[in-house]
Amino acid sequence: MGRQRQRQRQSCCYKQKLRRGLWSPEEDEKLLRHITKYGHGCWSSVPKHAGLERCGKSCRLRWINYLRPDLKRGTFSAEEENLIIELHAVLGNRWSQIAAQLPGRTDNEIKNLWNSCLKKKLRQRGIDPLTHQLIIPAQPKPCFINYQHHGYDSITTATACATTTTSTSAVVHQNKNSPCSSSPALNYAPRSHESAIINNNNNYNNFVVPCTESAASSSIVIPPMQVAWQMDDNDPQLTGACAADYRDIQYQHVNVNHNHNHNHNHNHVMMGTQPPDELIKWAEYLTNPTTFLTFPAFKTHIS
DNA sequence: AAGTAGTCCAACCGCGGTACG
DNA sequence: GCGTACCGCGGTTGGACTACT
Repeated sequence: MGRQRQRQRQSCCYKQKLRRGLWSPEEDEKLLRHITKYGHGCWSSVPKHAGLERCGKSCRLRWINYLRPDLKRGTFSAEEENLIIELHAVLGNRWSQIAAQLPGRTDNEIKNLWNSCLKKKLRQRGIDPLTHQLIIPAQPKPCFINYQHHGYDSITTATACATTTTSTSAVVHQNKNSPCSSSPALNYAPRSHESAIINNNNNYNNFVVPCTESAASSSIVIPPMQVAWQMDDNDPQLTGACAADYRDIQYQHVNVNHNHNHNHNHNHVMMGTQPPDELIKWAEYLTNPTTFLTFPAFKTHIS
């Protein structure tokens, strides 16, 4: 895939016929000597001045991730691992922000540790590394309540499946990069893993509440925490999402069947715990977020 | 010993933001 | 305002290494 992508768009190193791949000790020595003496200044001019056949980007990366004198290196301590887990619960995959809290560690190092080790450890403890929530043992199988039949036709929601009562405090982000910023009413910033649902806007003419069979068979209440919407069918810019706590979200692929026979879902549908008027309140929130804090399902979740 | 699968991590890629002419 | 170059970030890849069969 990497090679395929390379063919589509050649990297700067490729275009300039520069060296790529692992750094030799000689190259390290040259870069280290140059930066120690002159500082890096403009990265694009570093390779030229240091006598390296590399692109500036590659030099920068090598310096930041390997040559910098303040790097700690070596294995992570248990304290560091725990701190990373805690920070990830708050910050998500913002590796550079996490790394800023761990002196001598790079974002790349932390990212690798997370992907190769910490995720696994959390799963072994029965914690979902994405949500930092306890994992329900039974494999959830999505089912949908389609509120089209209740007259809520103009909006699509994808709710979170609240799996435990251990959720941490709510995070409502402000992100100028988010598609949400196109909607002045909302501050929540969906991150990359959330974009799937936001971009998956095949159908926005239904009001859909996914839940799970395992949840439906238990007494777990599933608040409609995550809402994806499209204000205007013809304008994807007016699409976004909001959530009480995006870390609590298990995204469901919302794929609505217009010609559904919804009876087959009724055994799993939690009509009693999800009264339509609460969903209406969520819809109201989308247009007026000041009502957000008065919504009981949200209140209980952020406590 | 040889082959295969899994793990780890350095490095690369592509994108968005910013600065500057 | 526009185009370009550069920087920084997060996601992904590829290969070295290790464990297993």
